Amino acid sequence: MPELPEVETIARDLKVAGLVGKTVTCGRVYWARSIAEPSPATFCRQVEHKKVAAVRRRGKFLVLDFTDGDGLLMHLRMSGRLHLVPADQERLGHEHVVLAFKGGSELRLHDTRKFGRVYLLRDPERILGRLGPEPLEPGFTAQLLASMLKKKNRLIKPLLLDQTFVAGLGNIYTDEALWEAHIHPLRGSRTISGAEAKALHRAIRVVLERGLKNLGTSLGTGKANFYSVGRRRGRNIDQLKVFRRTGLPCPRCRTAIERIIVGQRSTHVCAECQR
DNA sequence: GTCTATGTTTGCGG
DNA sequence: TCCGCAAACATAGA
Repeated sequence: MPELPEVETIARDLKVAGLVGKTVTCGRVYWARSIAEPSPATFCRQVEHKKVAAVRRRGKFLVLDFTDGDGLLMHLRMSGRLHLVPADQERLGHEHVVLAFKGGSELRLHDTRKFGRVYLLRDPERILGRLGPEPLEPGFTAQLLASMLKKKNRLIKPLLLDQTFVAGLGNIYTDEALWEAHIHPLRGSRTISGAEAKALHRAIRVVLERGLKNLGTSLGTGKANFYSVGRRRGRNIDQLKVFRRTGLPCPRCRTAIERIIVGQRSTHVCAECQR
């Protein structure tokens, strides 16, 4: 669920909540597989006494940089959420990893489906370095995107979902960006013209910025839904043009939105205005 | 109760 | 290189 705007919202919330500067007193792991690296025991030993130097996002990873250069990466996958609560608050059933801080607060990974992963690394770039460019950074230009598209021969939708191609796009914002750019998700990346690449570049930025402005997209009311740190829901659902709007009229041409499967992923498209 | 789908990623085989 | 499939899980909705 959490894509770039959602993870960025969480990172900002954690910063506002004062996480930067806090010192870890201890780490606790209640579901071993939530820790990707190192082992849970080593994780707990190694994370102790570290001081948070920065909180940031890279792709869909939330990153805590420590003052000693180590980095804690969290990937929320489908259903991960973060809770920042007083240490004396009772732990919930799905809170699988806990970082306790000096001063009495705790950061907890709540993850019903248990797909989320935490890494504690000497060199965070070992993982983050695999990611493609950040779509909202200045270095990601229309020209760059156009040349990247030419170098690949893949369907555009799965390509945009590929985190080594561009970092941070998931199913929601990919469908939205393709609609915005008038591009059909089944198009081959090489068939996309320079003008279309430019439109796609703009569309990606428009939908991500809008998601960010609205503090993310929260869909249903379920446990796997997106909530930021303070249990706050995003309100971007009101801005979605095609995602999960099967059968509803396209906001541009009134044609019914179709749901198709592309690259094993549910995909929403207006067959009339996406070519 | 049963069945299907799910917003992510990785690894395997063709 | 690229594609399709399965798996890691729990829950909501039909």
